Amino acid sequence: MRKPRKTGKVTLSDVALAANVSAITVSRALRQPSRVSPGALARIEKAVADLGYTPDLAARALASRRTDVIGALIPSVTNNVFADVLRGIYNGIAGTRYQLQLGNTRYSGLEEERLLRTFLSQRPAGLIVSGVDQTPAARQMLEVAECPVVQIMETGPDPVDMMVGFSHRDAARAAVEHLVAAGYARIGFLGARMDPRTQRRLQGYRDAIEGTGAVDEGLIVTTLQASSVTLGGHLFGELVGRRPNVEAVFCNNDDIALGTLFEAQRRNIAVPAQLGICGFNDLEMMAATVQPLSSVVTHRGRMGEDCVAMLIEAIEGRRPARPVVDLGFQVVARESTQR
Amino acid sequence: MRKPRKTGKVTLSDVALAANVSAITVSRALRQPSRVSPGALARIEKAVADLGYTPDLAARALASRRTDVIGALIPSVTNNVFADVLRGIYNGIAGTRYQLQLGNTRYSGLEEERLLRTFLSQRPAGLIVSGVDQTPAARQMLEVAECPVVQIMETGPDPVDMMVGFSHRDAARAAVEHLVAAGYARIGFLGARMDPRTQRRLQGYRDAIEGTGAVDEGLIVTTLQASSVTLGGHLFGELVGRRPNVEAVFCNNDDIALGTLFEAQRRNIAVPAQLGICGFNDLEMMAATVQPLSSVVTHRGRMGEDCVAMLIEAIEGRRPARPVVDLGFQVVARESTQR
DNA sequence: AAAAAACATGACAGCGCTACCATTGTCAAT
DNA sequence: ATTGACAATGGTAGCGCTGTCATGTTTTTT
Repeated sequence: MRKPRKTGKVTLSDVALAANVSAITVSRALRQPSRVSPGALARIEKAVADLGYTPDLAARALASRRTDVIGALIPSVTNNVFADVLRGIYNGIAGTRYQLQLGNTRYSGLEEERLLRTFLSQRPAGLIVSGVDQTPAARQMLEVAECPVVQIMETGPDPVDMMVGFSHRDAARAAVEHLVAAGYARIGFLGARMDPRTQRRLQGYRDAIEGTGAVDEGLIVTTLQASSVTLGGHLFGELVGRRPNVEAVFCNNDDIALGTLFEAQRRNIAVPAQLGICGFNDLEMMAATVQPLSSVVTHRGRMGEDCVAMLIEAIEGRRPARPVVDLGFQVVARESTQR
Repeated sequence: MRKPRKTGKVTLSDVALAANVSAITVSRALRQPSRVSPGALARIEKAVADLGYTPDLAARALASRRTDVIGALIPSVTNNVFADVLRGIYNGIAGTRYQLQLGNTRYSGLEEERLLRTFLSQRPAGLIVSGVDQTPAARQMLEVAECPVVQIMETGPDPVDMMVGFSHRDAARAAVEHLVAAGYARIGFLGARMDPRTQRRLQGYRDAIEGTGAVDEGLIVTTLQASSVTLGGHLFGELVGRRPNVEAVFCNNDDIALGTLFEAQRRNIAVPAQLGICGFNDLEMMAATVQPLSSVVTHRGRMGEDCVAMLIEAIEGRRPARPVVDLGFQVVARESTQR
């Protein structure tokens, strides 16, 4: 006689026994209480509480071939931008029955592909991916995925399913146009990492400059290195070496802008009189520096919250009216661009 | 005749059929390849590749009553400190068979308790929790958990299981002693959030000050608000209002230090001549400011990596020799404290 | 050469839950 | 009184995998 592999765990049928109903009724009481009579429901709820029953999610997933897991793939957990989005996602998910499974792609398309494969084999209820530049294989997997998908961070044509973001190109263009309107000429671009979103911001810079004349490639300084404040200083130094007459810089993000400000202070270049500086994202610190730095507000927390809300709507069968949501941006002009 | 609920999914037995072995042998080939003959192994690997088989993790979890999920609970995803630790955790986990399940407690003990309950009902392979100040109920759950547990961020007596961190109290004390050694008197303390680790840093400040005389409570300015650069400026303003003769400040983190630096610039208080500033954590930007800011290096990425490594060792039955790892700290003296 | 040990593989019975249908009882409509 | 609609509940059969044994085969030991 083989001994049964009892786990000692409280199961559905233990609850059923205690509540004097069948296991399936307990299952229903937990998932669709309205389909169970009030009397039975009360007995079941008592039994659940008395026995300390918690459903086994693995068994549930196996039997129903569904989970309450929402998978999210982001390129970085340390970059403030994604951290803010992630906070929004957690805020949106708190209090729902869904769980978040987070994957860190480290800016690698292949890593994203690998993680996507892992996530999909778990039959997630929904998926969140960053940006619109998936590898063809990843795109293909998303297309045929049996769950709703939201692409976040940017908007664009041809969504896989849903989208929440804004146009990095338009936002960058607006920032540079602000510099132009403030009276600056010879405006430089400083960029790090040069991921797809940074590239689109560079394109927005070109759009704006072309409105005033030809683009001087010497004013564009970029690197593939990860962004940092120190790096911002180096990039600005490089720019000044190449074009000593530069009047303003549009920085691909706020770290770079901060580094530029510090480097300008070190070189006794007066901000905003001799140099205008505009960042991107408007991190909290931008308003606190001396001088306060202009930047472009992006609605990062909101992006995370909205994307979860849309996803849950779609999971529960209420597809949002507008599958693509553009949250826009605002250029915030502070002293660093008040010539 | 009831129709079978076929999912169309490739299963173990499909692979078994194709490789001309039994399902259980395929299962073994996947998990313990050394226990299967080379010939069978080759056939199975080919069949897996041909059919594009991926194991169903829910079924595996149900049958084996184990998972390869490591749960991590951290108080914040936006705080740079935890983001860095998290990056370390992801680095440590990349390339292993384990998956990370991240919970965001938002600095709430009750939320931590709730998340812990959810995580534990999934039979995780291991758990990572932040700090040593769990609620009694949470502590109890961790004590009886059937998996290894690592507490990160700080060290202390009485670990639940394993620990990786450092002494915030000693680190703060060393920082303040550095200020004293640099010749500053009337040293203030600026603190936000006032979570348990901040409290211990305050204690370290007291330790150091008591070495030189009595603590002036008026030099201690704290708030429960979340830390930010702007808030750092406000706190410093408050301190100067109360004790105009303050000579140096130890800031409970780098954001506060940065805000203090900016506020000092605004008030034309010369750093380091009139005011010494020391932060905590040594974020990247600290070396880039004007003047560069002194801080205390904490090994955040390393903490994440080491904690995953220890956890995996323990999961796989090789318990680390030293269950408590103190990664230490270093005071980095920069211009902001060179009187 | 016989016995013992190690290896390779398979049969079977679940893990805890839910999809799918079947059954029973109740009530309004005919 | 009969019918049909509906609500409440239950029986059965898996979901895809692995733990536990059992069996047959090869290698090693004495």
